[in-house]
Amino acid sequence: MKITIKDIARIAEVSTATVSMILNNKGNNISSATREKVMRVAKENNYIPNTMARSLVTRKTKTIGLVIPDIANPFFPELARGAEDKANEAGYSIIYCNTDDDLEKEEKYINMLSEKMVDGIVFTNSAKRTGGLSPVDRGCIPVILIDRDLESKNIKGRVLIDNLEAAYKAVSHLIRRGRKNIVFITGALTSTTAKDRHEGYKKALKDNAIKYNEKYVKAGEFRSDWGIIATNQILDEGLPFDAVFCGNDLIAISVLKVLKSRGYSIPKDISVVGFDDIYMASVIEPGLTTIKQPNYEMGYIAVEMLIDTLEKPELLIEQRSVILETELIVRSST
Amino acid sequence: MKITIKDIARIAEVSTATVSMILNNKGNNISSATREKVMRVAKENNYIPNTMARSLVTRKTKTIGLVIPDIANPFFPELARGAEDKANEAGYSIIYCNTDDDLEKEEKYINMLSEKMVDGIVFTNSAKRTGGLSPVDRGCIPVILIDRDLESKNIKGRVLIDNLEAAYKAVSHLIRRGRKNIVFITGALTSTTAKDRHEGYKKALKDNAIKYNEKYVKAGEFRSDWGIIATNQILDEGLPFDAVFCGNDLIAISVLKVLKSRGYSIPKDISVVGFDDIYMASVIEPGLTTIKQPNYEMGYIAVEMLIDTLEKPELLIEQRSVILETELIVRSST
DNA sequence: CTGAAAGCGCTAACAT
DNA sequence: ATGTTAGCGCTTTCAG
Repeated sequence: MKITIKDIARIAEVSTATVSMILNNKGNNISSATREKVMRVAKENNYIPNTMARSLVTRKTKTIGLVIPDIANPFFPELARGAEDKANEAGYSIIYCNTDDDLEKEEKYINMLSEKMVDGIVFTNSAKRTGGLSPVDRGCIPVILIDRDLESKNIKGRVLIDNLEAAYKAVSHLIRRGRKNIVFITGALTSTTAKDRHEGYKKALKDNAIKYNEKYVKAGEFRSDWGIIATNQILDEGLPFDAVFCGNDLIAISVLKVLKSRGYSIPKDISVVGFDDIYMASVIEPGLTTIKQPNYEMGYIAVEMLIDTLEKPELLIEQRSVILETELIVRSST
Repeated sequence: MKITIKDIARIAEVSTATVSMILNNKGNNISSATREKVMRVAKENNYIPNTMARSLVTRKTKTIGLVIPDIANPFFPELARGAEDKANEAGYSIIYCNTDDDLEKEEKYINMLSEKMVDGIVFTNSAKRTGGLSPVDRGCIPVILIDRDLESKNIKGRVLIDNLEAAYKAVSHLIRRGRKNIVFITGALTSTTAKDRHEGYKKALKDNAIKYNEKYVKAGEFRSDWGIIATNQILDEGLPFDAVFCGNDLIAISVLKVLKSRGYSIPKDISVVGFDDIYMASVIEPGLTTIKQPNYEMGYIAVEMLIDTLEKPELLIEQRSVILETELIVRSST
């Protein structure tokens, strides 16, 4: 049988109000005698507060939703870990959801989180949303955006990286290494991420007086299968190229694989650059040159921002943005 | 302003009880006229049920806890994904927690989950627990164990693999390939997982008339750092060996790395076998021979079992166990 | 310094 | 076929 605040009140011979105040360190003037007594009784009976009941009245659940495309994509576990660590530090817990970039699932999950009355949501917007109202618009739950941008009310903050600048760094690096015909294989250009990286790619070419050629751009999905398909495509099309810049490491690793299996030497014949710096990038051979994103920090900071917003009502109005630094990690694939 | 059941009752000119029944498909005899009316009013006003209030009375939260060591360990994301998929199918959501195999954190999280009144917990027991009461013992929340075994009341089921048999398969494979001096690098032998794999290792040696030598066993942690340390140790100790069986792929990948950097040729000089078959195992070079564990299924089945237990009270008494099949994946490291 | 009482939004007997 | 009512366990005025 679960012990309630009522039982404690009865045993300690005080009122439930007193017990409640003591257990929450609220009452400013409660004799230390009763305080200790109540504490003791609570301890002795192994009292576990019922957060449902509490939330019902306080309208706070100390729970936040984490909505990401897929935890099995190596980009996200670190991020999820950062988020959970910060949440835990602050006494929050995390409900996590995988959308697979599917708009219906996204909708369903946001509704579910509304019903569960999460205090806020850390959200990676689907790469497939091309417009229309995001489900986060409907409710009134504060949202922190992560990785991918999106315009909407309810958005209280953003944790992003400068994708344009990062792509620019990567492609410039390739050019400095003497490469001129650079293929760009990436995810759907509907996502702001892919779009900005595309811009960075173009800008680097332009600043180095290399003509942009649409045929060198292969936009599909941020998945390893797409890396395989796109590499074979570009190879079969017969356009000459001496480097590949990839929208993420998963793609880059597939590119490496296909290229090697078709007899190319990396980086002698073709250089490859990835994006994300997942653990695998340092393990494969040749080591993958890539852009390091601070995944753990992204998750951590997003939750920090969210909790800040929640607990400091004066911050509830303003939007905040953090652009995290990326770093070019040079390995032997270039 | 949030719409409540009361508002709907007022607008639709019925009682809250009626509204409640309709919204939950409960009342067996309600005129379709009122039913439709209530449904319409609910839709029109964008009614979102308050699960707190509901849970408070039903004592069910439709939430389950997933307690694992570390989502950033590549073994777990797939498992977490399987768990979430099944939970989602059944209308449950998942609160996820990382314990880092730390007993204090484990305790803290289990308490937190009790307060949040999760309906059940899917739990990977810390590899460091050597005895004493697990925090899952204290409460009365049904628990499904995953990956690592543990004895305790409240445990309603287990989803495991036959680690002994799997290790036996792996080591036998090495022996068939002509290897005789097989090093075993693994995590702490306090975990049932490491222990059983150790037994399998010993059994395979014995069945092939190879003497077991303690010096060939390096038990530390299931982490890549440990792979590096242990490999260097064994190399420096100067014992001759021609194969390494690793407690997991993370370790195996480190072993591969160190071995290569110290000039050994794989598998010519030394064969390496891992355990888990994480994605990386197929990507690195040489491809890592390993034992494939059905991670996704483990998560999926664990949640399935949990929900079954929760929703069919007649199952609440009996314990259930599933031992999933493993498979030896032969790649070029052997 | 402490208690009484109202009510958060919902469900589930029990009435009608 | 629908309404009345009593809580679920907790917090929070408002009195005393």
